Amino acid sequence: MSKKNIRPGPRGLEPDEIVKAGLSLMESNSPDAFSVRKLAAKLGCDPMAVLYHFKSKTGLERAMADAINAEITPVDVNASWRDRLKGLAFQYRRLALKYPQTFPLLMRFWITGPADYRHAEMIYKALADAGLTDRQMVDICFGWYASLLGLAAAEVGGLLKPATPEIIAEIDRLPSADFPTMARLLQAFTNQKAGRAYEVMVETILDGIECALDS
Amino acid sequence: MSKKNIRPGPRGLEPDEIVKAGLSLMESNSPDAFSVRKLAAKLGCDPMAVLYHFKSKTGLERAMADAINAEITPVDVNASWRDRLKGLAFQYRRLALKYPQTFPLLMRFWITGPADYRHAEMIYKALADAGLTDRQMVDICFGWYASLLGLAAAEVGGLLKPATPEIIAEIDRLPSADFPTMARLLQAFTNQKAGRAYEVMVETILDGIECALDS
DNA sequence: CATTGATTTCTATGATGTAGAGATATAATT
DNA sequence: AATTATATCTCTACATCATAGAAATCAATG
Repeated sequence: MSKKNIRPGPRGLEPDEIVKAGLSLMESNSPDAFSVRKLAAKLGCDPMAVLYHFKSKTGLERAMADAINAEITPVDVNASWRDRLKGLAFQYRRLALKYPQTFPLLMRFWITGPADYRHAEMIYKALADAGLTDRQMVDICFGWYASLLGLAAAEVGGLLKPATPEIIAEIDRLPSADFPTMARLLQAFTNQKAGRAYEVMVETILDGIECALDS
Repeated sequence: MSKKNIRPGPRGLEPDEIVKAGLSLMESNSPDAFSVRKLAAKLGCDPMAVLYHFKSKTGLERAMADAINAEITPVDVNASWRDRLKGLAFQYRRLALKYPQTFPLLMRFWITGPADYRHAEMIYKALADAGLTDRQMVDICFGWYASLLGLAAAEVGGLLKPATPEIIAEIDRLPSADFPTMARLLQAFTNQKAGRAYEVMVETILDGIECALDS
C-alpha cells in the first residue's frame, strides 16, 4: 500500500485519469470521506501531484462535476420539443443514479463550463420550437434546469428512501393530530416505485410550459 | 481569545443558542470554513460541549437546517390552494436569500426534522384542497418540494442571477453557429431581473398542477 | 451529607488540505 | 553533445479538523 520513495518527475499522470479515479473514489464512499490523500493512494502517487493538475481540492471537484456533466448527449433534433426536453430530463436522472455521490457537486458549481452552454442551447431550442417568447424562454430555461437538478438530487439524496429509525422515532414523537394528511400518505411516499415521481413532475412542468403558450 | 481554564459543569449552554450562533458563523464565512472549533470559540466554550448537545458536526448541521426550516410560517388557511403554495414557495426563496450559505444544507438533509414535517403537511393539505388524488399528491408533493429547493438554491448559488459581464463575454466567445438561440437571447440575459425567473417558474409549475386536475 | 446524573473541559489521536522546497525526466536551445 | 529550461512529481512540515475517552464540576435528590 505504501508508495514511498518513488522518484519524482513526469510519469504521464493524466488529468483525465485523475478525474476518472476521483469519480470512482467518490462513488465508493460518502462524499465527506473523499480526500486527496485517498485518491493519491489509489493512483499510486503523491497527494500533491493531484493538486498540481488541479489547483485545489475544489478545482478537482469542479473538474469531476464537469466530467459527469459532459456525459449528457445531444437529443434527436427531429423529435418534438416536449420529447426533447423529456429526454434531457431523464438523462439527468440517469446521471444522478449513476453518480449519486458526485451528482450534488452540480449544485455546488452550478455552471461547470461549455457543457452547460451546450445543454442550455438544446433547452432554448426546444422552448423556441414550442413557441415561447424570448422573455419566457429566458425565465423558464434556467428554472427548468434548476428544478431538474433539484428533482434528481432529491431522488438520490434520500427523499424517497425508506425512513431511518432515527426519523421514524422523530415522527412518532410528533402529535399525530397535527399531521393528519402526512400520516395518511407517509407509507405510500416511501413505498412508491422508483422514477415515478420524477416522471410525473417532469410531465407536470411540461404541462405548465404548455399553459404558457396559450397566454 | 483564549478560553482555557474555565471550569467544567453545567453553565446553561442552550442548544438553541448554539444553533443560532452556528447560523451566524455559517453565514459569515464560506460553508467549508465552518468548524466546530470556531463555533466553540464564538460561544466561549469547549468544542466538545457543542458535540455533546448534538452528537456530531453533522448532527449540528442538521439542527441548523431544521432551524431555518422552522422559520417557514403557516400560510393563511382561507387562501386558495394556489395562493398557499405560492406563499410557501416565496417563503423558501426568502429563506435562501437570508441564509445563502446555510440553505444548501436543506439539500444534504432532505428531511431535516419536525419543521420539515410541518411544511410537508401544509403542502399536502393544499394539494388535497386542489382536488388531487392521493397518488398524485404523493408524486407531486415530493416533486414540488424538490423543485423549489433546486430553484432557490440555484438562485443563491448564482444560476438565476443576472448574467455577469464575464459570462456574457464567455458566451460571446462561443462559436455562434453552434449556439444560435443562445446568441439571440443575450440581450434578454442582460435584462434578467432578480426573482423574476423564480416567480415565472413557480407559476409554471402551478399551472402544470392545475392541468393534472383535468385529467 | 452522600449519591447520582447531566453538563462541560481537558487531553490525545489520526486525518485533512496545502504551502514550500527539492528532485527528476523530458524538451528546447545552444 | 552539452547545457539549460520547464513541466511534473515527491517530500516535509504545519495548521486545522472531528471526535474519542477520561476527568472535573455542578444541580438535584435521597
